[in-house]
Amino acid sequence: MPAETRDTLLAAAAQLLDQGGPASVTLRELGKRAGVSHNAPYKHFKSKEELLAAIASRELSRQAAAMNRAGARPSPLEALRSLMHGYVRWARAYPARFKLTFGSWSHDSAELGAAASRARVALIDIIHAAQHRGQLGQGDPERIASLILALAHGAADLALGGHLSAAGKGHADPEDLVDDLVVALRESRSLETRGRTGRNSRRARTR
Amino acid sequence: MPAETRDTLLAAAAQLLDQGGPASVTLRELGKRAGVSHNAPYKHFKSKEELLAAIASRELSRQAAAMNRAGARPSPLEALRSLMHGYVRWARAYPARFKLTFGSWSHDSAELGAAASRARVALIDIIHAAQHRGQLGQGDPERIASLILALAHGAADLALGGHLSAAGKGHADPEDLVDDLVVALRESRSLETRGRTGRNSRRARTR
DNA sequence: GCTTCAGGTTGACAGCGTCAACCTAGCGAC
DNA sequence: GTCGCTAGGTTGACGCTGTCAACCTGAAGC
Repeated sequence: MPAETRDTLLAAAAQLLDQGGPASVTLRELGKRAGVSHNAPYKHFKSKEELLAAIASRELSRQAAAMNRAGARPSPLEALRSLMHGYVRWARAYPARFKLTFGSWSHDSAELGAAASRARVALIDIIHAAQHRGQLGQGDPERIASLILALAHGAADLALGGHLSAAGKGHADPEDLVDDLVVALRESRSLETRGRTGRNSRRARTR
Repeated sequence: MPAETRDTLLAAAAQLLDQGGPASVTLRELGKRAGVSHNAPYKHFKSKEELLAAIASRELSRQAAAMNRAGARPSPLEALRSLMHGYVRWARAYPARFKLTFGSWSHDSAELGAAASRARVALIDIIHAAQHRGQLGQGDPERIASLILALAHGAADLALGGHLSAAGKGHADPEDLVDDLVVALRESRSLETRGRTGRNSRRARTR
């Protein structure tokens, strides 16, 4: 059984990551939990970093799958909201995995990029569907996808560090911020009328 | 000179971080660069993590200072844009510092929280000023601050990982996304009319 | 003039990722 | 049938890491 140990290692690593953070993910402890020696992981991964990258790919793939599932909902806009809420919930339920997934990879794996790309495509499809039903402005779907993804990602990341409005007064959950942006995108006609213009003006100014 | 070595250590650590990533920040190499022994850092920091936290505080403080400087501009909205552009530029110029600053801290330092708070206050002031001149909708300034900060942060973080629209077609720089949001916030009257409502409805639904 | 102590040193320790060498069961070729 | 190959696993070692304990030293406080 070749791939079996590999999967066991990945699962053990994810568990270790959840329990004690990235520092507690050790090849030796991994081997112990998988019932193999401390060097067995090297038969399945070139290095520790490659093992971690495999976890990141797995997480990203699951996120992409969730996006595809959400796309089947009746209302695209509702799908979009629930999608991004799911993203935020994932980040808060598994902060270590979230941080790892978007950590800095030295020799970026093709598998990781592919998983990210799949998630993006699913998101863009949903946005496209929402536009088709008039639930969203007619701006460039890729642009809108970047906007909402960046907001959800940033809100989740800041929330993990407690950087989203420390005081209770103006407190906002990441989910609330996602909703705010969706509402703003629905009501604002601005993105479809500008687009290239704003970009070119910035380009001309700074480069 | 007590604090001198401490500052030297911090500067050396930041340099090391920029050059070789977090993995190359070693107490021994730090001592070497500061001209002290490998254990001298322990006279100034309880642990390696505390040293890293000190770097994060320093970076966050500088960001807060930059926000205060930008607040002096004639047009608040222009100040807001240049501010967030600066934030994004900082993230891209010093990705390792950026990642470190918003990494996961186990026993979160009070100094770090204070620095983050200062930056937030400066940002909120600018938003308030922009609202006062009618350049922004009348929504809760803290909420708007969270929105734009989350977007800038997320866009910068995703850009570092190459997750912002891989293909060239719908490519958007983080700066462009910030501009998009500012425009949307300026044109959309939605945030001021809803606010509590949207939040409560979500609360009622999910909790 | 003695004490205190911040700041620095040396030496040791266990744990880490990684490498090299060795082992072994299964399998296809001949 | 056996030979050789290879995937998967093991043991042992290496240098490097963060951290701890003990010791040193010069300047300030009384």
